[in-house]
Amino acid sequence: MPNRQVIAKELADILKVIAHPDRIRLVEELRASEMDVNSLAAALELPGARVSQHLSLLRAHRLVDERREGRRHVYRLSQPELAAWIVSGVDFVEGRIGEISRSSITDAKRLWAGEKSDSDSSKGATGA
Amino acid sequence: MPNRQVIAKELADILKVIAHPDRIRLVEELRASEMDVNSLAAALELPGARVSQHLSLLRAHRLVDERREGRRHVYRLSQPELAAWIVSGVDFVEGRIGEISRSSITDAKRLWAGEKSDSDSSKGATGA
DNA sequence: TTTAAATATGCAAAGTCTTGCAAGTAAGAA
DNA sequence: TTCTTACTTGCAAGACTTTGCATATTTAAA
Repeated sequence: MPNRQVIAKELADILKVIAHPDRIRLVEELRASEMDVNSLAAALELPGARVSQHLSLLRAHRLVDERREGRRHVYRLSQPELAAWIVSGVDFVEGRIGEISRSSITDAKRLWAGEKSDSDSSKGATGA
Repeated sequence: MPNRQVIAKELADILKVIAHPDRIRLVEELRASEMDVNSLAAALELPGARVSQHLSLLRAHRLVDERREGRRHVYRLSQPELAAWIVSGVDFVEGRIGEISRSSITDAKRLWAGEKSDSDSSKGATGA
């Protein structure tokens, strides 16, 4: 059953959608309660158009639902289960932070992902 | 506490690493037992150089560990916890498949991600 | 030594995402 | 109606990823 392959692709697609800092924060915000675009933009301190685009991607993958209320577009998570899953990932990552240097990962990533003079941070030590 | 922001970025980074069908399959394979590159390449039916690159990315993020045995490079998951988390995501996705048509997602994705005449897959009409 | 096997790396071409900004639409206020 | 608010969309530029292929490296076998 090379179904495993289809599933891997499907999961990769969803992960790709989630794998963006803004979108993760959006999901985190929405976990607490539904919100309209404007509030989300304010909470994340991002331009509204950008938030709207992120939301439209999440919507396309049915990760959020939209409802209109007057001239506001109110969003809510359509699958709290998935959100819980993501958030459990956050817990996992919180453990890594401080344990390893963030910049050393960024650094190491350049190895394969094409190098650039990323003036990111104080590289130096923790890289194996 | 804009720490939340750092964490979202960190999580996004890790998710980005995982969000690739081949790499997900690699993690799935390694969940069962450690394996060398050649076996992994055979299992996934992919060119060795490619598998090696994927592994090097996973390595850079400390998701796998490497060990040498003669001329083989044996890989194992360095954080089974994370793997379990990923795999629980697979379960989640399995539920979606068949419930919604894969092509309709692909389709909808074009909306934002730039449209193309994607003659992608054998969409089998599993629709709804 | 020479050769072959098993991997890793480097590079360029192609493809995908992200961003900013301008323009479009819907709904309520004046 | 006309204006304003709250969003959504379209587009082009730039950044990042993925892929294929050639080449290097390491270890074992002849």
